[in-house]
Amino acid sequence: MARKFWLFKSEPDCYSIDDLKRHGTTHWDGVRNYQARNMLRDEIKPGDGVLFYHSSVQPPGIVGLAEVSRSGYPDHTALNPESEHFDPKATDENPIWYMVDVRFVSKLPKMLTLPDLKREPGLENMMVTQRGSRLSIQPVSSHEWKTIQRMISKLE
DNA sequence: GCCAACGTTGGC
DNA sequence: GCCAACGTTGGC
Repeated sequence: MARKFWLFKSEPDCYSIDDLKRHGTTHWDGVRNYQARNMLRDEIKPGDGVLFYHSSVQPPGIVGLAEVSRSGYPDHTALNPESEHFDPKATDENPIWYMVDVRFVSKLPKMLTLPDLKREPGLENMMVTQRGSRLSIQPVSSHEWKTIQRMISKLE
């Protein structure tokens, strides 16, 4: 199957590109939205490319690249009452929530900001440039991926 | 901090 | 199954 591409949002106060760089690999846990869950469980595969996006900062934008290293498996934080992501409806038999693992690839020399993306021809239909787009895991088309790689190669 | 957009919940 | 009320996300 062909390699696919995704955009993963994270609030840097919660988990930043520097955290991923330091750890090398992480579980992408805590996603509690069914649309995103379905992608994590069914569609996101090892080798897929990930745009690491910082949200809820001024400006928001893409700060790095990562790669999926493990496909979907149950998000155990949903089973842990101590976790802030605990979900009392989740059980071993029906974990409800899923996560993948991602591996650090690179940190961009500087952020590709959301205004940069909105200005870029070819990204008009990209999900993250649409107003009100709150999904924390978003599919990225191969054309959008190529456009962004070209933007990255021109940074600095 | 505001608030628009969106998802979820629950009464009917 | 509809939809109002509520909660959350996230850009600004």
